[in-house]
Amino acid sequence: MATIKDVAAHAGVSFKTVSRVINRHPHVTDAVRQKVLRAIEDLDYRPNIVARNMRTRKTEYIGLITDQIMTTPFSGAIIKGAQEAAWTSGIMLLTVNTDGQPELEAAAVNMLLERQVAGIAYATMFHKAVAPPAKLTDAPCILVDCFSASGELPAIVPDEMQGGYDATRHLLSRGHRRIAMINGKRGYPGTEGRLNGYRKALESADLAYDEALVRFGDWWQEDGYHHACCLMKLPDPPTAICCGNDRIAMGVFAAVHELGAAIPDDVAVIGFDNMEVIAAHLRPGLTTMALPYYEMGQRAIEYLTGDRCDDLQNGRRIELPCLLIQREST
Amino acid sequence: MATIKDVAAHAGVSFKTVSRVINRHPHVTDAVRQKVLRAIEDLDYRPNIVARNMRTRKTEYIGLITDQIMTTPFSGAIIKGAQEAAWTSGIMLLTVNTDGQPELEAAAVNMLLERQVAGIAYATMFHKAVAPPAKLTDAPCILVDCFSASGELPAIVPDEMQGGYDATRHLLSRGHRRIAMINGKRGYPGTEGRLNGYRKALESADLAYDEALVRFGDWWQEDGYHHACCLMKLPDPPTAICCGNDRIAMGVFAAVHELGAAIPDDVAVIGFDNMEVIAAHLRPGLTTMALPYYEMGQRAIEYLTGDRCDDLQNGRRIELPCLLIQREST
DNA sequence: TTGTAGGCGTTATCAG
DNA sequence: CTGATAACGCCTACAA
Repeated sequence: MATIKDVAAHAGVSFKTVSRVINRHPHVTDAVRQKVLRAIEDLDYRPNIVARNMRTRKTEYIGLITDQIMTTPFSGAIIKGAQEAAWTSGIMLLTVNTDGQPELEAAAVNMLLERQVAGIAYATMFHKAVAPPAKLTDAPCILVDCFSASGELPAIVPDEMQGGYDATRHLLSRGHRRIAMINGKRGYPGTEGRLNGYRKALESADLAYDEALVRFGDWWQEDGYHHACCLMKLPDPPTAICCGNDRIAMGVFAAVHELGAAIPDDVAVIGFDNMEVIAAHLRPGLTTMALPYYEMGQRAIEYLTGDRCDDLQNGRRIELPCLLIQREST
Repeated sequence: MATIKDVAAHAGVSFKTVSRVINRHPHVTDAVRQKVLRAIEDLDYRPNIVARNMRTRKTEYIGLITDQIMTTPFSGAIIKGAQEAAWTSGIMLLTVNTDGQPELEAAAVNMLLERQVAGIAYATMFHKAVAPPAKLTDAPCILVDCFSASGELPAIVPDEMQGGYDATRHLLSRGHRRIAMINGKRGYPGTEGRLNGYRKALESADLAYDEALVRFGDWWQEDGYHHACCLMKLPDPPTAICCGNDRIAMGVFAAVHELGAAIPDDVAVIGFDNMEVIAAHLRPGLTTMALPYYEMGQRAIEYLTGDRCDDLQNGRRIELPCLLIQREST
């Protein structure tokens, strides 16, 4: 493997000049530059980034610690967003999947720190409170799709409230006045935020909040099916159902079909997540709120590289909006 | 940030001794070791891996170049398998997603090479022939879920033939004698390999190959729906359908239900991919062949680290078996 | 515009 | 078993 000195010798200049050419230093004669570039070509020279990092005492690595994101069909977009933002800044991502095991997480943080990463992003597959390893703060860091219980770490999360609000407003705008909600499990930021948004939207339309129309389940198809059956058999059934996620919506579809009703004519359905395999392939296509996974990943890297001057001092968090994806179910 | 010298001073030993302790060198007195460990603790010292890599002229990085794996719901397991195998060996993965753009791929290879990676795995979201950047071979490398057209690069791929064979044998073992196949697009290794397996299985049961029962589509739900409708209306319809993937099977389910037939009683259905969102949530659950994504990722890293002495000289490739996941549709 | 000396934090070599 | 010295490939400072 050729080094900078080999190139210098080959080009008949000092190695410092080669260094300047490599790093696009302005003050180099064009003639010399050409000579050097030629030598680089000839020797198939590649700068040794390890040596550079050693000398400059910094790297172009950013660590990305994830729980089970790798295998989930939706939140994987966090990685992609991070990936592409990193690429744009000439940064490489060191990804570690920990399955949420605390010892593994601590070990991962340690490995990243030893490798002198410029920052660490800690991401979870769904929006929740977390207690990341203490050493995380030894590097610039940011939480993605999660937040520290104590709230002192910078975080990027989805704006669940806005999501629930916009979903409900969308149904309202379609003329619905009796709108049910089949939500996820209580206590989750997603569940509670979307519920609040739903309530706010109803309020904005001067509609009363009807407890009978609001159900909570466990995010699964079965829950959607079950609750939809109950709701549709109500004396005054809803004309629209806002679901906590697309799986729930999938169950709602099954229930509605089974009862011989039609979507969206008899009952409109909206989901959350925009899981392509579900939403785009149900018949009719499922209108749903897309969570800003890609954007969260992207923004996290931009924050760590300083490409974007986000003010995240003392517990401020960035809330990124959910986006309405309109298909045929509403 | 404390260095090895700070630790040495604090412990009252030479920095070389500290180095020995860190690297678990055998010839160190226990007393000295304790002193050093204490100093490390006191100073919150962390070895600088960049400096180590510089000196030893090698790193514990392996590059993982993917096309669009990050966002696909199934092949993401390649990354997970690679991830976990890497972790086991104390290796960190440098992941780059290129969306299959050749210039990006070449740039990625270059970045990885500059960073002195110990090896590069090049993975695709589905099994196909590829032409990776020429420089890829400047490092130890392996293709995952793909192979070089010329066939000279080491590769790990699914055993499509065995997959098709086992899927068909499974249907045969259930008593079916009239088995249809709704396959993917012609020319793909998956399509052709599974077709061959299907034929071989029929042969093994002394059944004639009936062209009327074999259809090709484009891997989508719609194709499954369409072809299933045709097949079921045949004068002598199949009692079982082997599908090129789970999406196709999903379409088959829709068609069968629409025609008032029952799965698996009137017609058995088997898929390919084991896409959790589809296979586990269809009713009845979809029996399917799981592709060895996780294992391919894992094996790729094991190959690159030498943890496993695979013989991949001159174009030999590893073919990993597909696994039958039995649910209720057969 | 170009070149020289020195050092980044480690590990390898070789003495003690 | 322990320690001094050199080197890894590059960049920063300063000098020419």
